[in-house]
Amino acid sequence: MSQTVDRALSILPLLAQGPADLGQVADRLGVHKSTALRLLRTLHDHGLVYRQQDQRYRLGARLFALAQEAVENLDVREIAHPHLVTLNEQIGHTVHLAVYEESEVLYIDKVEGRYPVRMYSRIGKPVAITVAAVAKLLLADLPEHERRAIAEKLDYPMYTSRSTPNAAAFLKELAAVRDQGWATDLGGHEESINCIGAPIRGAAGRVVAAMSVSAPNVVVTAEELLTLLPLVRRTADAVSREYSGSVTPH
Amino acid sequence: MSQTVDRALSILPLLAQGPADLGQVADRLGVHKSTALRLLRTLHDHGLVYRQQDQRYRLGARLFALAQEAVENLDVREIAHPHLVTLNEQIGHTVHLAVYEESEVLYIDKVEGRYPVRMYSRIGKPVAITVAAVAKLLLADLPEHERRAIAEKLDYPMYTSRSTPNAAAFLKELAAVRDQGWATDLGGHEESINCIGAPIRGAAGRVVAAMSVSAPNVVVTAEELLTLLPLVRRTADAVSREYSGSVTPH
DNA sequence: GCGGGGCGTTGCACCATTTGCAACAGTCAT
DNA sequence: ATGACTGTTGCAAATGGTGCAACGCCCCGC
Repeated sequence: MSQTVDRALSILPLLAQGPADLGQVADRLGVHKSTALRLLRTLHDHGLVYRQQDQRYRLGARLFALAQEAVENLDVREIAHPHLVTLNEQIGHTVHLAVYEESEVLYIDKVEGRYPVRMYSRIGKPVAITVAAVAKLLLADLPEHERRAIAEKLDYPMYTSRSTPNAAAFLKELAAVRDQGWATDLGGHEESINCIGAPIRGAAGRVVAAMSVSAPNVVVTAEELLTLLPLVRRTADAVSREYSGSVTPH
Repeated sequence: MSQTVDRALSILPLLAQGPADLGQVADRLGVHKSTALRLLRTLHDHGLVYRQQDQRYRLGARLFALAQEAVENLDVREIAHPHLVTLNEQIGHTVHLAVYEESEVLYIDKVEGRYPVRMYSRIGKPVAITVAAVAKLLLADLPEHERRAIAEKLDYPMYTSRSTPNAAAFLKELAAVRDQGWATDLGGHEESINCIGAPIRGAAGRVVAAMSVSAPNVVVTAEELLTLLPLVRRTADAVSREYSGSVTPH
């Protein structure tokens, strides 16, 4: 592993917490000011870091552009998108697409519902991993030891009284999700919002993404939402078929 | 500037175009495979790069998380957000907030309108710089030489017949915007969508951000939209005052 | 107006780090 | 099996990064 690059990259999460001046960066990195300066300059040249008027550094614009381009080039997303739109038109609720990567689950696409629901989700934002339907679907498919390892090291914030309380409950839920092939989040994240989700599988049968439909229970009750499950699953399966076909098998 | 870091960072935009394997990365960087491998490994350790099942590399999840954290810590955004929400509630249309940085204008916040408009904008996405109201506001405030330099090197895509056609027209428009203190985009980006925008100024009077209201002309005509201008400007001014007050003058 | 402290910046000499090579290992196709 | 291809490792050479010390600058207090 390259030391120089390692140090340079360590600056990014540091600046993510807020702007910092040269001295602060050098201190936190444990290197000389001049070293920090050169690293920052290089980051700056690549647009990853921006220098504001008060000379302090903060993360730069190119970072967004990169994240943006990256998400738009994900092939699952590309294939799934039209299906999400169609589903959204059919049922009117907000539709999400998410993937798992390195112990995190994050939204990579979203189609807003026509009901005025303000869900706090955003593309690129890490998902509430212990409660979200998509997170359950993605984690349920991991090999057992990995699933267990992740479950153990997670926090279990009680967003509501129906949030998953601890690792044991979570693993049990994951097992159920794995068996039934779909997942729900009934008020586990936001008291008034329910979700149902289904997995998208690649050629090898592994879950590569998950999609979900979210609706506030002032519009549809949880039971009514569950009646949409077959439609959601059919959509997810359609995406799976298309995705499996288009990818060179490995 | 650090060569090692420079090379490592050059990998990111390269991967933004799509996944690539070790050999391709090494070739495009012009370095030996083993060198590329070590750089990729370092990037991987920091989560900026992800290795998919077929061994190819693509941009990683942490990139999104970083961009996300960064945008949430922008103080203009933090201050402006409640104002955007209020404005949105009053008029029902989509509200955007954007900043200028290193020759780019990008959205840093967005509140969706209640009308089913599907505008292709997203937080972190670079704005259509030659036509968007927010872009005009931000560029209009730059020192003259910088403004000219940017105008010259931009492309002027004709999204619609009313798009800004060339540098001369753009500079003229910027001068007008600068004088009047507000800006519009009347069908210059999407034929059926009009925007009006107003600048947010820091303590020194410089424009630090810009906000805009967008509405499809099937809902309100351009003239009707313009009647909302005073309200938009008042909101922007309120943000300006709050922002100026909270920032240590320089 | 003068002097001190803080911060960012530069040139330089040393040596740790990175580099490319060459050889190895694994996988797939012929 | 054999060959071609890709990813991986150990190593010796030297390039490129590092920390130091000195400088310039601005701001603040005396």
